[in-house]
Amino acid sequence: MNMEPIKQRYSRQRETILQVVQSTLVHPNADWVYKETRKIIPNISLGTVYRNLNQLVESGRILKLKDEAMVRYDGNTGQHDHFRCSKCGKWYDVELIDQSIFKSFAEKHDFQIESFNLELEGTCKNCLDS
Amino acid sequence: MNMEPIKQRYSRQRETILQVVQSTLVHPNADWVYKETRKIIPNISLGTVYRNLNQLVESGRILKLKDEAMVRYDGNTGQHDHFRCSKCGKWYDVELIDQSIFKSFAEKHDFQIESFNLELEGTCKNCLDS
DNA sequence: AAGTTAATAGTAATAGTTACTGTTATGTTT
DNA sequence: AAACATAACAGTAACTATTACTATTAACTT
Repeated sequence: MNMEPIKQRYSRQRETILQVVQSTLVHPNADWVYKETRKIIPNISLGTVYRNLNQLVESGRILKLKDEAMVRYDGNTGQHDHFRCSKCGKWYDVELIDQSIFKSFAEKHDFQIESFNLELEGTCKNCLDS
Repeated sequence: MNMEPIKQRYSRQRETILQVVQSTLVHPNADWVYKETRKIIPNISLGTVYRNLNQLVESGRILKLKDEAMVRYDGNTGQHDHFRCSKCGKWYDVELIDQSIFKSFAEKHDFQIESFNLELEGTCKNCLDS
């Protein structure tokens, strides 16, 4: 059983993709990165962009926003936030102590806030115990 | 030009979908709602489920989590949160005053927190001014 | 220089969601 | 109560974001 760590080779494609993501503040999606990278490497393929973005996320060199692509619904329209257990995938409703801190914080930034979406992720009690 | 408000008619399908979503705490996705609703209305179509879920969200009777399906990336791996302008769609990096409040808050709930994802949505300075 | 295999380009497949089309049924008007 | 207008439907096709597959290319090792 070969337990050597998988070697990561250099590739111009990955290096360019990293530079593209690091060079902007627009929080791009994969397609934006693809189009920008094609300006430098015209025949790069979309699959390569996705593969490398995922690798760069895994190696901690870039961040990924929105882990779950799927939309989810909640019949409870009262004010609350969400916690998702990364082990069992369950969603929990949680109550944030005081949302007013966001309001004052937003005013400082000159934003007019319409909604908060606080999602915490981690391990729930059940999964910690077992 | 007809400016009458669009009338919403009653349908057993929509009513059942609403009950299904309101009857659970699992924060279901569309497919779960579809399967559950089919136990009551066996020949309901998936399109009907999606259409009604969206309508129920619009009329404020249920909540939608994760507005944007698309994944986005960020070359800035430093600690920060995000604000999205619903008018122009732009994402802004923002600094939350003190994330430690989430930690203490999470301890109360017996969760082991691995990551925070705070996303604020609203209107940005630019769009407010113009 | 030869060999190994990670990474690639290009394409096919998958999953979640929306759009389309002809039919059904709700609410309204005679 | 019958006729009407159209919201909503079931069923299916289309679309979009993402992943998987395959034969080829090119980094690194020996």
